[in-house]
Amino acid sequence: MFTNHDVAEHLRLIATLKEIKGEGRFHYLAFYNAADLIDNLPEDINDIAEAGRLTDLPGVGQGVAEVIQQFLTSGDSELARKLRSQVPVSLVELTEIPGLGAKKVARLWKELGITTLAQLKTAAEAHRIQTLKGFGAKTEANILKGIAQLEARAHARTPLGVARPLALKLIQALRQALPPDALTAIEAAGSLRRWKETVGDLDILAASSQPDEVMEAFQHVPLVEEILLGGETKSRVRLHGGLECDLRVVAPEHWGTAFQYFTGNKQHNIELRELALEQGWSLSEYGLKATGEGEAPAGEVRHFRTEEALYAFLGLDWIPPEMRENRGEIPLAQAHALPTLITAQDILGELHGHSDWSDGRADIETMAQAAIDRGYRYWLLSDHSVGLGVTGGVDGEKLKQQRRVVDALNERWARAGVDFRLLLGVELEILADGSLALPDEVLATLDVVVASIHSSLRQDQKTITQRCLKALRNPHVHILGHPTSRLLGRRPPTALDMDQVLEACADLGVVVEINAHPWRLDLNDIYARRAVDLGCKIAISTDAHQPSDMDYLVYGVAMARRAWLTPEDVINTRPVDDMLGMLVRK
DNA sequence: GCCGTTTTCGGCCCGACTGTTTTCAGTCG
Repeated sequence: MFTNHDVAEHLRLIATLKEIKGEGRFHYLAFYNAADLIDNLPEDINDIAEAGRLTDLPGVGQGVAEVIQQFLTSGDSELARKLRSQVPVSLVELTEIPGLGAKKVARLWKELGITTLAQLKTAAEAHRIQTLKGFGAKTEANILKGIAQLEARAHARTPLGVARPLALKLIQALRQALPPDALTAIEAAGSLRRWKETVGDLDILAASSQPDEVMEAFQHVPLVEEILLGGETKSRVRLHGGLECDLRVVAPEHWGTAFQYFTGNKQHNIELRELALEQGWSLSEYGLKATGEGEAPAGEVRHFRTEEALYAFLGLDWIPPEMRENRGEIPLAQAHALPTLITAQDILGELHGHSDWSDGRADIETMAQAAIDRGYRYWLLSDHSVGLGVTGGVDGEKLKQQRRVVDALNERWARAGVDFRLLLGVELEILADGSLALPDEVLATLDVVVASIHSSLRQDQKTITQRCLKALRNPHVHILGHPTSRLLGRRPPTALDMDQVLEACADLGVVVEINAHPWRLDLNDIYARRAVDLGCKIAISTDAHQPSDMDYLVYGVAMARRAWLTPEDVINTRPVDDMLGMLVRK
């Protein structure tokens, strides 16, 4: 069984081999584009292939479809085999060295016989690279530097939860380093602004009429370790910790087009530029320029100070950055039919959180008070059940005691006129065989039961899927917590067959969680979309273990927005009694 | 290789920066 990402990687391999081989630009671009598309697809590529709908995907024709079909059944394709017989596959790794693309790699291979990273390193150290025409001493030094970086694995993507605070700190530092009138605007753009779960680098955009001063200040921010590239309006640096950051400075009158352009993603931008061309305008980060093909005379220039004005000029509603992945948002914006995405303000309470009765760091009242302070109308206390060795956990007896604490607190708030309800539940352990860690008669006393998997995470697909399905069939289970159990950058998702699990949730009336903790983001955007498409309802919660964890809500809401979810898709946008009414099992 | 109110050929987004060149190709986003 192969995933969308596996398919995308196979297509990228083909694209790179074709590029090195020297095939025409558009021949290999087609494979890169198809790879990007499939990586971002909210539907399982296996289902699309089975239904014979591969060529319905924009950019997938007979050729690419054939490759995908073969790959899905065999893990390889005729085309890839043929290319591997013509081009050493080890060259693909060389193109990952910054500054080294397919054309240079092809020349190193053909003129120096270099096919591996080790050979390239040896050749560079022996100064044999600069014997090639067009390759100088600097190129050679950059290759050695790039190899060192590659070996240090400096290219891993960074979790959003790490990158975002860093970007905000960087922006703050720049603001402080510059006089107030030097900066008209400064914002994080790129995948960070789109709230992608991981980012490859940071993109910061500034509007200023003194770009040289901004550039100068940027290169002296304490967070910066090394300047990789420094132009007049564009700099690239490496921050301490390895994350790279681009800064672009534009004139204030270019802000609208520049902010749009640097937010991306690439395919969204290409679609938008093609749309502009159809209307007789060439779109760049500096504005629109009439091509002469439309009504405006050739060369006429239009500037936009806001994104809204730019999108409107092209006949589109403003598209929230989280939607800009070229998943069909542009036609919807043209039809003025974009969904009204959920916002953090829509969330009225959370349905997954802990106290110091299990592994939380604060007592029940402190956690509940934090929820009240955030303006929540309810909060579910759901400590770990017994069965999870590492945290102790609550059993039937402790849950009875918690009920008394919860009742007393609720009475106190009711008397004080506080519109808030503390709900009692549990994060129930799904044991390795799919049985549950607490008996039905205990579960029946609780307001909400969140069931999760924390152990035996390496079970094979069939075992862990059956285990999960068995647990979901218990009628006391209301919510499936962090379904894939992944931890970004630390632990891969379990082998769970998500389509089977999500279909079961829809059938059984089990709500599926978007766990907003930045290490989890589970469900992520892709699965959240699939869950709703299959008929599931969603709960967004931070899984807070201390009051400050509740700040993570925005990350969960971001996943929901990237999944195009509206408030109606999410149960904890409802008042408490409505919400509880939606937890009825089928 | 893909695609079509410019339909089966002839196009395919746009610009900054680097390194090596004397005007540009390659790479990157």
